Amino acid sequence: MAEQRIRVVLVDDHPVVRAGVRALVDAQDDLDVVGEAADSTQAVVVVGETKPDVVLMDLSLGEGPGGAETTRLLRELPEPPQVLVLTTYDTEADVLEAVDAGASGYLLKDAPPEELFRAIRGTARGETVLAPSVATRLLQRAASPTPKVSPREVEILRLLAKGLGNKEMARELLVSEATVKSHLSHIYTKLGVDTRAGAVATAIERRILRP
Amino acid sequence: MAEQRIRVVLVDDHPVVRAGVRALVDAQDDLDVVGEAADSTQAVVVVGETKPDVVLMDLSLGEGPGGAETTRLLRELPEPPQVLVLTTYDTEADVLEAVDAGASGYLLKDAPPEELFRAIRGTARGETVLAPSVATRLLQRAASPTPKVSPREVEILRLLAKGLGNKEMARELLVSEATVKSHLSHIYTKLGVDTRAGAVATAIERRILRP
DNA sequence: TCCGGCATCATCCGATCGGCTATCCGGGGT
DNA sequence: ACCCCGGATAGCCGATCGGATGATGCCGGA
Repeated sequence: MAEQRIRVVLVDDHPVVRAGVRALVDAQDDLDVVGEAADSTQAVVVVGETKPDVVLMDLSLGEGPGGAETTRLLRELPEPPQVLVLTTYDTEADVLEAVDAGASGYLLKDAPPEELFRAIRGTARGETVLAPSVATRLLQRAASPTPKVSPREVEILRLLAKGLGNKEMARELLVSEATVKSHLSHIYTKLGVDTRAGAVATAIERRILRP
Repeated sequence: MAEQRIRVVLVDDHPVVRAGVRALVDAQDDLDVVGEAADSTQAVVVVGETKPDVVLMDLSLGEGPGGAETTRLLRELPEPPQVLVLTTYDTEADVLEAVDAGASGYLLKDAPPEELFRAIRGTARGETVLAPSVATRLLQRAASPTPKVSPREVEILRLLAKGLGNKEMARELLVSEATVKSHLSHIYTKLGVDTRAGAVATAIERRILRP
């Protein structure tokens, strides 16, 4: 077959996870880990130097730009690698953001090693690989699209979670109370709720707010 | 020195993490990984068979009993191992629960390998090892103890997050609206908030509610 | 160019909330 | 025996919320 071995770069801020993936992947004789990075900056450098076929990308990279943003950067390089997201959560917001950034696969960290290997090989061939749970989620959301919450509305949600009243939010955002109430109404509609408490819970569940 | 090598068992539902920790730990010549488990049941069996000195315990084990509960089980064995929690989050609720269950250390997965090794060795000697961020958090909370939320109040919080009004909660719980309001007031006091939205956010942050 | 989404503001009004005070009961600990 | 806490209940009242309705300006895509 004389197939070229697949060159892989790992991007993850957890040393433990990098070691684990490296151990597993390097044990496969058609896969080579040619580099590691713990953050966005390193990732760009390492990928630029090593020209891998596939990048395994964690979405939460601690400080600095996250995995989605980093994916975007990598895909804008002269010879962009395929990016396979390998992360802990399968929130639909995360998935959409990653796919939008140019990722061509999405796996969860609790996937069995075999699935990981298949995913890497598939991604290298240009296929799109989704974890079953992720695929399910995507189909769900495709059927009933989640309306996007605007930046201003996120701002309102943030203050809402801090327990501020409309008047206080208005002061904080330098707008009138009427505007705040208007935003709130839109938020309720978009999130399918009709109370502040429900909005906060849904926003956190949908990862619009981080706890 | 002729020191006995330290026997370690890994409990984590992520194959990748197990492989990573194993690769790192096994490379140390005074540390031996003598077993792995992906869930609570396996953990008890493996620990019973291998009698390790230290168990590295993940707190979220997917299905079934979690890491805290598993820690409790292991500590009740005839020859209980030291348990070192190695997990992703440092929520004070998680920490307290783990410590209460008998864990003698708490590390985060993004810790550098060297710190992990030191922690394992320290734990084997019976020392208590806390990640810096965890220690900080504990001191904070020790100074201002979090009042416990009663079961009934948790119930109220659950309904609150669903966006129910007082009247609806009352119907749901088969009590009067006055009772609901009373519970709410107590909740506000205990959580240090004064609105429903704030209560929900704080409850989720404190892991009283799961999103 | 026109439409739609975003952000802004205004008014009205009934429903709900949050704070306060007070009572009652049962169980667990001092 | 006594007291504290969790749970349940009541009434009062001012402040706030949420819904409905309508309007303006800006920008970007069809």
